[in-house]
Amino acid sequence: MVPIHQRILKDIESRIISGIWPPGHRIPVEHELLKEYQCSRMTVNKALSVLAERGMIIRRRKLGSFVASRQIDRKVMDIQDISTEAELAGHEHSHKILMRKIEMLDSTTATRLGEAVGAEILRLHCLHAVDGKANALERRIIMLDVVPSARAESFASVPPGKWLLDMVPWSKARHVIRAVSADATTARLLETERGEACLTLIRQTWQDRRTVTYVEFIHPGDRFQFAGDFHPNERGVIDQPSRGSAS
Amino acid sequence: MVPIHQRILKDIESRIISGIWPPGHRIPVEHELLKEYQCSRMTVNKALSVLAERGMIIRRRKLGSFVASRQIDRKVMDIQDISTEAELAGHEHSHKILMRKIEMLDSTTATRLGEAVGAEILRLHCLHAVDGKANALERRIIMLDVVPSARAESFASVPPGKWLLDMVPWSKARHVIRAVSADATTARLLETERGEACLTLIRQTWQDRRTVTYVEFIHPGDRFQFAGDFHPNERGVIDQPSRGSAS
DNA sequence: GATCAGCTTTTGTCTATACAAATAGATACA
DNA sequence: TGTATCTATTTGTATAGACAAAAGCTGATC
Repeated sequence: MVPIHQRILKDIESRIISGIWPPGHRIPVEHELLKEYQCSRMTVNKALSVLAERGMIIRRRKLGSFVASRQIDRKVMDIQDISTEAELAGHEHSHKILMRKIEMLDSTTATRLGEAVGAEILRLHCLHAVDGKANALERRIIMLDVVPSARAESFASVPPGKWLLDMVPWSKARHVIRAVSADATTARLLETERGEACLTLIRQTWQDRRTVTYVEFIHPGDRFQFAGDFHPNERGVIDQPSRGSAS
Repeated sequence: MVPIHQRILKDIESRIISGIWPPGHRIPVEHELLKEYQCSRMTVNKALSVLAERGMIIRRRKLGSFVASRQIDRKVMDIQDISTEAELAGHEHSHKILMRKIEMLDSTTATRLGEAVGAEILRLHCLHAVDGKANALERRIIMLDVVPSARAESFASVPPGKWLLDMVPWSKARHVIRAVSADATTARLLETERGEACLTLIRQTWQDRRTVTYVEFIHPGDRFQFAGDFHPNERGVIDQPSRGSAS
């Protein structure tokens, strides 16, 4: 049985992480939470104190508790779910499909993905904009035999990353981050100069042993960064205490 | 008046930081502490829980509480411990201190760090090379009031990142990854061209609410990338900086 | 010797209550 | 109008006590 205070903590945490409660949102006061969870105030207080200690919420007497403004504690997938990220931060996101093509996997790409030559893939090029300014060029491959439902999807209204995130469970992801200079085409699309430093994120996602999707995001270096906070202890890492050395 | 549980917390914390209680040391049990501080068990428990939440101690029923090893969750820190990483991968790593200077925190930097103007800091510039080729330019600030022992350290034999990892426990780290173009100085030091895309990693590490260190690493984009594998539910950590055998 | 049950220590969780401290907002007053 | 004071709300800290859970230890039993 999960302790109550941890249940409260996880409930609130998930609402923060998912964006249901955006930064600045006022969390129910202790009094309301103890009624909802049928527990004592100290129990609620413990949960909220831990969240405050982690920097996920800010607590102020008389005012209440609020979701902290900084994107604290973001999870793996968030690293490039552009639309969600932008919305969480209160920005407007839009995307445009530049190319959508079904083809067979050629040998070069197949090798890079570690998949079989000739597999059917959906190749997508997509341009993302945040607050009306080009923010990322996305080049994606989706394995159609793993995600057959992608065949019928236009991705006009939901960006591919978000769609996949909702549709397909994954068991492993590999990220590579690089800095590259923009070539002429990229520079034009991203509304920047040729040779400008760009941040590239490459990500391959697997389900079991099969690749689900492979994607490259190219971001203009002057408008984009990756950021994340980490707490060493979060996962309850157990470090074996040395026995018998106590004295 | 400082609350009791914070006094207990600070007392224990300072003994851990100072090294009086080394990793693995058994902390007095709650029963002893409540006698020493003349307070209730819940108060002691609160203090110890916070320390456990911060990862400074490990608590185990029946066994007691122990000072945690300083490298909890290595994966997070590995993102930047160049020397360790290089050695693990079988490469030879060297570093050279370019600048080492004690100064007061100016207002611009203080704002960026969220610290008080005028605090004493150690400013370090350091060039890292892997297999004889320049690999990273490190610009670091160490807060001397948080890490007073840094004052006496030359960092000639042990690189600052590794030294801090061994010496100072931390409770939170923030990473920012950016792409920037090399300016003339950076290009010269990194043996690359001016304007070349570089990968910058900025990391700020906290202990409690105090900054321990702030560091920028600038890597040549043609020789470096971050890569890492992730599994769902794991923490979003980019580990294993690998030298770019760009393919 | 092996196994199981019970004992002991230590931390984990929870309750119910109490008073303190911060502070926004309302009210009284100059 | 501006200012000081009061009040209500919400979090912060602390207490004393209770039982649960983990895990090492002991001893009885087969």
